[in-house]
Amino acid sequence: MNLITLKLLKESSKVKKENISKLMVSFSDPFRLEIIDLMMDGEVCVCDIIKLTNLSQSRISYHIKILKEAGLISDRQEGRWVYYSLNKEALFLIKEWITSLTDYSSNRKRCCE
Amino acid sequence: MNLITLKLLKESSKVKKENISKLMVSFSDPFRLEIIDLMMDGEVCVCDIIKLTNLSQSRISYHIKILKEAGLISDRQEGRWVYYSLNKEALFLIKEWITSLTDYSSNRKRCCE
DNA sequence: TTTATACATCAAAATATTTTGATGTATAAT
DNA sequence: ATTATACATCAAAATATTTTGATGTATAAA
Repeated sequence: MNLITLKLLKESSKVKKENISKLMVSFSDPFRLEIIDLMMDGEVCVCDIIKLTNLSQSRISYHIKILKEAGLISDRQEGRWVYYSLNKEALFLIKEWITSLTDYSSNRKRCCE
Repeated sequence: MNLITLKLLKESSKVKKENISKLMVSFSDPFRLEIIDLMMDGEVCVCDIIKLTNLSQSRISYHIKILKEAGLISDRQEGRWVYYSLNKEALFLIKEWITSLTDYSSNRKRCCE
């Protein structure tokens, strides 16, 4: 991996920095992690989440909103129900970012004095 | 992938949930992302971060502490300086978790009524 | 042995996020 | 038409995080 490629890689990852930041914020709450966990089994409605977590409806709606605005979940309305599911695109974006951290970070030692 | 394996996988990831949550919190601040970004080039001391970001020393120390307590960075003291670097183990842990989300999450449709 | 440097820690203030309970909107059942 | 259900939104309160400026500790230079 040469310096130019590395530079380009870092620039392109800079473009996504806001996205990454929002996605990370959306992952940073334990209740949101719970909700994400539930979505691993497929679509869920708010009513499912209420039953499975005992959180209040407005509390769930609030967290859903954070997840949605981060682009982490998608919604689909059908009648009175809204079904939410994980957005794999977003997951791949994060995975890519983490991968760039593991793959392109240097082990160079620093020495002041 | 059978149900038992899937169950085991979910349980084991449950064990790590606190870790994951802390790591995600540590990623959820834009200044910490900046600091992480700097560490991609190798070890840095707090004095480096001060020069490169214009954040105050105590502010940096605070964020460093969060990153350290999440297990995301390691430190090495040498004389008056403390050198910080990314902890790749932790990065792999997150990558693994994200991978489990992308790989083992279902696309099943939900239908109330 | 005084002084400077690098960094940590602390308490108070500033700011941001989360929770709650009430109200609003849409859909659909009666 | 009226009522019930599913969910969103809002403003206030509760809570958590972040920032600031001061002080503390260790190392090392003068």
